[in-house]
Amino acid sequence: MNKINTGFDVVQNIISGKWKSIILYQLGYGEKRTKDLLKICEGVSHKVLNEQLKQLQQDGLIKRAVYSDEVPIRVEYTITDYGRSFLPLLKEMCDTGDKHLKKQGITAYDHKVCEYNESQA
Amino acid sequence: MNKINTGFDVVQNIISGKWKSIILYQLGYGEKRTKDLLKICEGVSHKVLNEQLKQLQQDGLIKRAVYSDEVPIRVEYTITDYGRSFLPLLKEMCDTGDKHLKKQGITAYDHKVCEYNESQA
DNA sequence: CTGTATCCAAAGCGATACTG
DNA sequence: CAGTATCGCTTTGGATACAG
Repeated sequence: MNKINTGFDVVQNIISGKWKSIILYQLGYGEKRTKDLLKICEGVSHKVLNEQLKQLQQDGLIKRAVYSDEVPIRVEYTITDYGRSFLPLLKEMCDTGDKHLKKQGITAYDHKVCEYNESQA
Repeated sequence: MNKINTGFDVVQNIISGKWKSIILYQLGYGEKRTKDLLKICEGVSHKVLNEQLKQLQQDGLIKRAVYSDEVPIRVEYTITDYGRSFLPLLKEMCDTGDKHLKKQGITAYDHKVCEYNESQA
């Protein structure tokens, strides 16, 4: 891990990785199952999702609950109070980005927007 | 570049890379020469600094001015209005991180804090 | 359903040397 | 002082197969 000199480093460690910020942000709205997160993080691989979830746990930002009595097994992730303390920042990140997406129009970037054409499972 | 679905992606593209956020943040306080940025971004390599500066220019966040009549040559970087629109977010990132650095104490992370034992140039 | 391990390709970045 | 190019190491992350 990198040397941490500034608040920026703290935040970057929290949200480094392509999915951590969105995971945390979404958990702010309520607990989620693994498969839900897999859907929310559209395009994430199985492996990377678990890696980032594990890091978020180790950093104390989220909690993992296993309901092994059920079948099939169910796992729920919830945000911790510590994780919650980052929500205002995440909200502002999201808002700032969205504002620029709208203002500049979509064409400024190589992307597709909100294509949730999932027919759900 | 990655597919952009959310505001998060916009922001992550802006501040991805270890130094962009701090460069932008510092330029918010006024223009800086290359060598100044090299000092501010303690530990950055010559190559990476220039890469990130170039990306910031291409994204329209900063401007580069060359004073080639002087000797030795002088180059100044300034923040643009567009770049300035990200400053509130950067401020919050910095504050949020700093707050947690202070609150948790140093021990929560594998790092060394503010070791500016540079004897300056 | 959930998580781990292996393999492999791409990206990130530091060190160094070199050009203006 | 400022910037580029090359090399090689490290990290990241996707695909896939496998285990509980």
